[in-house]
Amino acid sequence: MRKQKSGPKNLGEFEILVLAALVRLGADAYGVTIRREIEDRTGRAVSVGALYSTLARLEEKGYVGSRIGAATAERGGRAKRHYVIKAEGQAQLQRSATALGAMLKGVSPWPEILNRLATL
Amino acid sequence: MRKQKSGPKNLGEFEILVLAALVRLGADAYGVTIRREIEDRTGRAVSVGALYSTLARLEEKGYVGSRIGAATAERGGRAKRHYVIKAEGQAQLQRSATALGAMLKGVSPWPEILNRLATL
DNA sequence: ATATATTAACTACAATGTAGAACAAATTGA
DNA sequence: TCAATTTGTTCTACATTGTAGTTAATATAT
Repeated sequence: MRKQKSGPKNLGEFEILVLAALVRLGADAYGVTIRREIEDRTGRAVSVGALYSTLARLEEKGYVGSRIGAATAERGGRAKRHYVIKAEGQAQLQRSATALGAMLKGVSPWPEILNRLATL
Repeated sequence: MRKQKSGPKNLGEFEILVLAALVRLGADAYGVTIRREIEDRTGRAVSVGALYSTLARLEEKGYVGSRIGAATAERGGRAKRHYVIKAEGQAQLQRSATALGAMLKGVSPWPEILNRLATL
């Protein structure tokens, strides 16, 4: 019989996209920019609801942290909630990306991102 | 009011893993080998239920096809159901892998992220 | 025949994904 | 001032995916 460790939960595909966006955006990560980043890079539509509920779940799991920032002086410049990926989130992102890469390598045009992630 | 179905749906993470396994295994793809392929390559446990229900859903969506093969002369050699990825499935797999790759590509400033974690 | 190994299907529920409306806060301009 | 406008977040409701565990089928071994 085959037996393996049943470690932490796996990330869903959209969760991976969101965590990756957080890494890319750094300090500029908040609702609107995260959404735009994913839409621009993947060409896939992202509804606000999908984004915020996913962020909330990632935060519950301790993968990301957030805090309300100061309001800016722009029109409609309501205070933003800034998100940041935490160590646990990084570890999970790396695990999921590595697993995906192991399966996709040689199957689909998979940049050598995975190799980079694995060495972080 | 019932929700309207839109264009091609996005693949979930596990669905991606399964489709990729089908590509890797080719003609040898059936329940047991698919499961083993994913477990061996990703190090992640895969329950039989998870696998078969995912295969059934992928088949419903027209992403994979299957047919019962001839029984072999091995012990417990019950006839296997062989799975094959279809053109539509390959296209979807390609799309999902590309989207993921676009987000993961160049994800590098990890040190900076770690620094900002302290301020949260 | 009956025990057991191997493979497949089914059941029930948990976790994730998604859309869109509602709500909130700030700016602009008559 | 205050209604319209812009930017941004939260809430509601449900669909889709992910998973474990159970049950069934079919072969071999004894």
